[in-house]
Amino acid sequence: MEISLTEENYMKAIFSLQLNADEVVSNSRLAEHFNTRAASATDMLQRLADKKLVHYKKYQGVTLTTKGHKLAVHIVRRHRLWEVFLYEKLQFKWDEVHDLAEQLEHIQSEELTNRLDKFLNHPKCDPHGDPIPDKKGQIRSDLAKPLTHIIQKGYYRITRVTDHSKSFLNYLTEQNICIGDVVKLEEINAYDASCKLKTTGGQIVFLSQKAASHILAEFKK
Amino acid sequence: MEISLTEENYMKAIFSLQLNADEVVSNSRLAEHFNTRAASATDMLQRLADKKLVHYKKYQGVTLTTKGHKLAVHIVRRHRLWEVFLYEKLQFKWDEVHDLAEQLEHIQSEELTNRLDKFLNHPKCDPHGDPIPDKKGQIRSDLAKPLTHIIQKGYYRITRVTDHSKSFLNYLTEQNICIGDVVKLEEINAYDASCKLKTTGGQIVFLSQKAASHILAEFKK
DNA sequence: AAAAATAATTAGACTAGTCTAAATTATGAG
DNA sequence: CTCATAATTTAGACTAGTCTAATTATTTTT
Repeated sequence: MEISLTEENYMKAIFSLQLNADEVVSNSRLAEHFNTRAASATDMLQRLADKKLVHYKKYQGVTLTTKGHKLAVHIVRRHRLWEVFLYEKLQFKWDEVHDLAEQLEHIQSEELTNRLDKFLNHPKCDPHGDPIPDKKGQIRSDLAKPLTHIIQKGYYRITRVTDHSKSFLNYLTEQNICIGDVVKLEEINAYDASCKLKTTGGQIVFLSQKAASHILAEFKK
Repeated sequence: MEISLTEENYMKAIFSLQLNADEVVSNSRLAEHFNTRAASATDMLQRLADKKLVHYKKYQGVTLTTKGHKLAVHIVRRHRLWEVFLYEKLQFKWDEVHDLAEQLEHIQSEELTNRLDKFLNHPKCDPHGDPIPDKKGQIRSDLAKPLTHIIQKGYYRITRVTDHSKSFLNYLTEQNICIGDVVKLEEINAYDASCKLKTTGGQIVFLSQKAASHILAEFKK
């Protein structure tokens, strides 16, 4: 079946807007995500429902069907593999890879995807720490938690960021915070959920609730 | 200015259908090339003329403007660089790279193209021996001639093929003929322009006029 | 040079995807 | 529970790109 570029983008958006699988995604969130009108989103959701990619009932929002979930995961796999390629092989910065990968991900070839995966040595994560689904669509479970959810001070390894905007990534780069770094969480402010940490380089950095919520880390044994 | 995917494809087609620059390309050749209707080609040529990419007069066919030529060469550059990537890095066969490159070439990013070029070590030719335009759009002149134009027997280096169809490329692979090989041209048949040659491996191969006309070679000093 | 054949163009319709504006349904505050 | 508001859907229009059918221009033939 033919899946258009726009349809693929909707599928990916539904997948990434639902925090847990089976969560219903509303029309308005999709419209907002694409900077488009609710009427256009309705149109597309009906189209996707016709193709059995989403469960859709009028006024009730959508969830992915099994088939739709599979498709979305494949698109995500392509996106993240291309990000690794752009980052590791072409030396793009982590804040530059997203837009190009957004275009490369739409080349629908299993063969290309699998060969790229092999060429890159089957990477586990993209430059933002997002896990890359394998050939079968399996996604490695991620144990990392947002800094805002950590209650105990100590050493943590930063493994992932969940905001891919240039401004956020540039901010982290300026603060000398990178994926893989081990940082010391020195203070957790109970009042506003901000925190203070010591980076690999030894600098002290204060993070707002907003920033901290987009940085995922796991306890360093 | 926005150039759509379809427009890019037309520009590339016009460029490659004209054997010498400034040669007029007819509506019908374009329509045939895209397996579409003449009416659609007319439509597109008018659109391209509006964008000053082609010189177009009703019933007279088209040629590229300076601006259009520049654009076409850039698309060709992207296409050929991606072919090298697919062939050298992802180990695709030379008959498999064309269709994927056709999609990859439409990603419009100077930065991506130039980084890819650097990553591949500024290749001079794609897997079919077609020269790759440089950053400025300069194309290295190609001294090679079709086997059908060679009048003197002797040793020649095969540098390029001008038919990229799977069937032709597979045929050459079966006959053990590759880009870069030095072959001995043993007989040139004046009657039907067919020829006989000895390959690198020592086999004797007979080539029809049609096949020989798509194989380019240069004299081996 | 006129008639016949071929090639190119126009006119009008269709699809995917988008929009605005109007109508409908859901929600939540009192 | 009902009314106001917010969210969603429908209706109808628009663009890019495509098509068929009809028309017009060019070229070839006689």
